[in-house]
Amino acid sequence: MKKPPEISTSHTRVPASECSLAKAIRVVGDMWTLLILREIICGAERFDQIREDLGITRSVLSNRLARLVQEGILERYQYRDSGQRARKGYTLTEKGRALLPVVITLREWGGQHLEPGNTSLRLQLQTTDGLRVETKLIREDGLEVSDMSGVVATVKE
Amino acid sequence: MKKPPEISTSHTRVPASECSLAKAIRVVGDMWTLLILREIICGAERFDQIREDLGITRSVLSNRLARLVQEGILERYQYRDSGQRARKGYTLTEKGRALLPVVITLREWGGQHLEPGNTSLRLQLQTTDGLRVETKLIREDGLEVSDMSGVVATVKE
DNA sequence: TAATCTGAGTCTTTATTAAAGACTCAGGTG
DNA sequence: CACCTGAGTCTTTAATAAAGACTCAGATTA
Repeated sequence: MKKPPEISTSHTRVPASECSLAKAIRVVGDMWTLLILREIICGAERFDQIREDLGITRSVLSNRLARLVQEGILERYQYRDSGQRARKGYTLTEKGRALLPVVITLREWGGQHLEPGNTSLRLQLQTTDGLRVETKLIREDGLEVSDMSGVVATVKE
Repeated sequence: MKKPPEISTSHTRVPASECSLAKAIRVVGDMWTLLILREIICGAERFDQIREDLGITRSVLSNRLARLVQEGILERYQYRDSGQRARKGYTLTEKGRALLPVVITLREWGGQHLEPGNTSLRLQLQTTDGLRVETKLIREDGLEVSDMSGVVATVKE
């Protein structure tokens, strides 16, 4: 309860049905779904491992995995540990890997704006040959934007 | 059910309690929360306007707004339309504005991987003086990464 | 060959959370 | 003073999630 209204972007009402952001939110904007993606990104690809790491219910995990497979974000593969029968695991599809920047950007926000000091473990991206990869905000003229105070959101047609 | 296991990143188990990504997911990784942030980013700052745009219940909206205010992502301000009594609206705090890259990255994913052709309206970022701003994946050596196939996630200490 | 074990689920019951919509409350207007 | 409106709260009902028992397929052991 502080500021005056500021330069309000005069609310261009974007019907959620036509908004790719709203659609994306409906597909992956769920706490369990995001946590499951985090697990798979971190390398957990098997049902029970994800379940134990997250403490999620079997039925919810089963439900979310099925949705992610159906959306084409995950796919199932068969693996066989020596002396074990063939089992199934989940990996990201190309469409799923394309979510990595989203996840990393969210992680960066969390690292900067939550948790006071404790940044013990951090999820990062790198190329297969070991170069670090980061997401950056780049202006049209090529300069990097370092703070958000001069940035506004707009809706373009 | 296709691929072989591929170069699995040997699962560094990251306890969710120490992971800034998991924390961020618990704070904003909820469908309604994300949709509300989208509304406010698009310029809707009043209770009933958000409610009508989203078709969300009053009680859920009230609950989510309170949580976002408590987390320091939104703040309330007073406004007064002429000939009306003073009312309250919600805007992003600095911490909330720092979420813009996350939201934009998600929107870009949605635009590219959902909805076949229909990209009528798109949320974008720009500087206050009108320059477009985009999120990009940049390698350590400064080159831009255009496709994700050569990128992997790792957990660093 | 039968009995056993294990990962990856499904099913059932109970508890949480959300949806629908009536009710409240403060302050400004006629 | 009676009425209106934005911004909620409250109550009831419906949908989701949690807890945990049960299932099923195939490899192993006996």
